[in-house]
Amino acid sequence: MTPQPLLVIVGETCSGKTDLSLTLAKRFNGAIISADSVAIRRKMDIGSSKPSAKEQSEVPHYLIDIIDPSEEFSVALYKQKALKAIRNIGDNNKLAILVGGSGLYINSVIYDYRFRENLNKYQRDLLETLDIQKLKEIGTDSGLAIKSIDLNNKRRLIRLIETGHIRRKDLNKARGNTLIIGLYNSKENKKELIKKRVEKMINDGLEKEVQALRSEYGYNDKIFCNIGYKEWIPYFNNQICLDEVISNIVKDTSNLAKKQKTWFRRNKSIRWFNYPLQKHLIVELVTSFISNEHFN
RNA sequence: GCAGGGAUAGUGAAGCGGUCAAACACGGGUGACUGUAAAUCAUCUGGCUUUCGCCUUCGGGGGUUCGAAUCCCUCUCCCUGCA
Repeated sequence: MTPQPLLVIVGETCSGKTDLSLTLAKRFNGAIISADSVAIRRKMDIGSSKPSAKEQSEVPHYLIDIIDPSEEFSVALYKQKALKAIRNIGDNNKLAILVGGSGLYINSVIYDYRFRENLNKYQRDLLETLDIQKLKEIGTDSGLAIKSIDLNNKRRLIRLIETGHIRRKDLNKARGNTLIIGLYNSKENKKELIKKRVEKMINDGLEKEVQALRSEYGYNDKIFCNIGYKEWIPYFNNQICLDEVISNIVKDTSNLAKKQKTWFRRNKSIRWFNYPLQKHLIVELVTSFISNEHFN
């Protein structure tokens, strides 16, 4: 059975994903599913560049504002919710458009990542207290293939022990009936775009947003590990000035963009476009995708 | 003006006679990544070289020494105490 059609838009931050997805959604009767690990949290609006209330009212949006800022979350949960959203959108006879920069979230859907049903949650707290050496021993004693992962990555080591296996990646077999569009900018104006975006965030009241989060949740690491948020900590401690906060956010955002680029580049199913230069080409491609519906 | 302290890689900072191209941290590059992912981890980061290795460095100049970033003299700049 051919799966329901799915349009996916990926790209580094500031590449124009939001803009394009809104255009396409309006034009092709679509609904947007966000694949953004920060926008999924409530009250983190400005720093995550969530679509505005107006934009969200014009096009149905899924998986934005669905958990509390400090709530535990995982890719496994994300995948579950995204699949449900896709079905829901199909039931409404709309085109599902999966949009975001969180590569792992995207992959979990388009490569159908499998996750274990019942994860022993409190085992993790115990494992967290152990050091790497001990974790390696546990892994080896359990007959796990610890050599196949980066051994100094405690988090992954724990994950391996928890799940009891490693999933082989297969980046060639993407979901059927899926069109994946990747957006990129020319290198020169990238930094400028990021700078502008950060300045806009400041004008929109990012400082207040972060202040409010801090006073409600403290320096919770689910919130303050994120770009646009963590950079304020030394500022609140009177260690740096506002200009430094801004330049740090710009710097960290540029690094994020680089990481996203690295992540998505491995994915051979992506069709890349220079945006917004080649917008018309994308529209053409999507048009034929919808009329044919037999991609891949 | 006198007495102390300091000047080391993009930045901060170890080293205080040989094993120093120089720990460590940050910053930067590249990459990995199926349950925290805007996370976490690996790797490189003076120049030339694929590796071996070679070359130039420790504010400037001059000494002592087989050998100096490390000791001495002197100059420049910075900080501290007394004037």
